[in-house]
Amino acid sequence: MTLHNVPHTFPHHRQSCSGASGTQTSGVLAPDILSVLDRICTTIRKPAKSVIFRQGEPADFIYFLQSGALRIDCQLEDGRNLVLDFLWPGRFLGIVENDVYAWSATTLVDVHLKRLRRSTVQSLAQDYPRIMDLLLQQKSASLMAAKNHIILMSCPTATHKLIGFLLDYSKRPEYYNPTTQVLTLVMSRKDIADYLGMTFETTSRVFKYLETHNYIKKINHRQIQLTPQILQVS
Amino acid sequence: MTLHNVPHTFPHHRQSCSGASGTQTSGVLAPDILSVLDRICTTIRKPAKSVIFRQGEPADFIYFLQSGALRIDCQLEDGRNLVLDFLWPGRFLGIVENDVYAWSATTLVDVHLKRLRRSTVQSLAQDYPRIMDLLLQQKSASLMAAKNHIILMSCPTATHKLIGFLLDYSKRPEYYNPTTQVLTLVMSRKDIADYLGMTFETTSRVFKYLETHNYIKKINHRQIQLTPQILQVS
DNA sequence: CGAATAATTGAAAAAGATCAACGTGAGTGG
DNA sequence: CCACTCACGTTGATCTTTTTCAATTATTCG
Repeated sequence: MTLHNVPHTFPHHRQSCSGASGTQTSGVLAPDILSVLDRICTTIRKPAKSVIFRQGEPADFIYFLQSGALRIDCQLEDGRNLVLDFLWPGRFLGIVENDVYAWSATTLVDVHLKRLRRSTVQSLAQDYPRIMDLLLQQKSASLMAAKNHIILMSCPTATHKLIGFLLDYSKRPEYYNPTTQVLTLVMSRKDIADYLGMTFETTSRVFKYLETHNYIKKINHRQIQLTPQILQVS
Repeated sequence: MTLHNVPHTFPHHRQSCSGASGTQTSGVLAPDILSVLDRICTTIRKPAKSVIFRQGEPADFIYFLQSGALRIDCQLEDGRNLVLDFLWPGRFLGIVENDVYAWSATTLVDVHLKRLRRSTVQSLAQDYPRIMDLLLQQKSASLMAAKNHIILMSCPTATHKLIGFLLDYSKRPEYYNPTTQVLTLVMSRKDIADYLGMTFETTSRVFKYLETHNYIKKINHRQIQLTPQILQVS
């Protein structure tokens, strides 16, 4: 198989979306809101590969991811399972929904989250308007993530898509060690494929291509080392 | 050219996203907010194919689309122009941004919009908390549109993508006549291609395919009639 | 009317999907 | 602790789809 040319220019539109970029940790939130939310929330732990909520269920709760990682996916009518996003600590889940969840949330590793009853948050927002700011900020984060996702999916080749994905992923401090340049993948080949809109065979082949062309070095299936060559693909 | 099989099952996930679905007109908004916003806004008319704001410019204003249609696009570093969304009356523009616009907005036809200074809206939101609700609602609408966009882009073939696009488009009362089943396209083949992540040649070929297989009937380049056959592709 | 822009069409090449076979490795029960 | 199992990952061969590049035809707008 001849796998297309190396992308020397990269389409990714990496401009600062600072305030909305989803990377903020709890430190960004004003302490008063946090303590208010803390009073009404339940702390929950979920093991890897468990479902937090399922598409179509009544959306009674919103969640705040404290640690770990999870996958948002959408079951389509034709049986495909589309991965809409991967979520990291600092992000909220379930804030976009109306009466029922519009998508499912599944843990990729062990997670730690805070659960808040939607109705409680709603009524509390009247006394603490900054809760609204927080919700707005989180929706912006989701929107920016969606924009990024769309940009990735629009890449002309699977190689471009995967490189873009890996470069985005390498911004996660929890799973990328900048010293050793080792990336710990918390998701399967199929998850990546369902996120980028391709088959898992293609994902696997592109990983192979990236290795033979010295963009990455595979330590094992879930640990890959980025080379300077892939990092300079701006 | 042999153009793949007819999609009998359709992946589109058409569940109700009622409150957030972007179809709401001004009637949905509480009259008091509208009158408040009306006091501080400027009414603007823009001819077809003009730029409302450009990616990277200071995001001083937010806009409320009253009539017409426009295209949100994003200039990528590799020179491609990605269409992120098409916007219809009732939708806000520029509410997701921070200091600068993260994307551009270009009119497709003559439009009529209301312009509000961002700082004014910000300070007014303190006295009128329902403005926050409005902003939240609009961000949800953007997010649902993005989700839909991602679903379309994930379709396995260009034919699936275009059929999904046309079926979505046929929900726009301004540009679809249910009696004659005629759809008036306000965007070019290239706009559609840039939205669905394909080349305009492919868009053109799929239109041809749909016509020869009796899914549509072309009246002219911008007017196509949907047949019962395409409408029953759920 | 004529120039510029948009859309169509063709032929060849590239990329990705599909289907099938085969490795690999983490976890489990004997 | 080891062998077994099953899910996950890789690889190959073939076929379909899409892109690319080039040429041609429509359409719009001054």
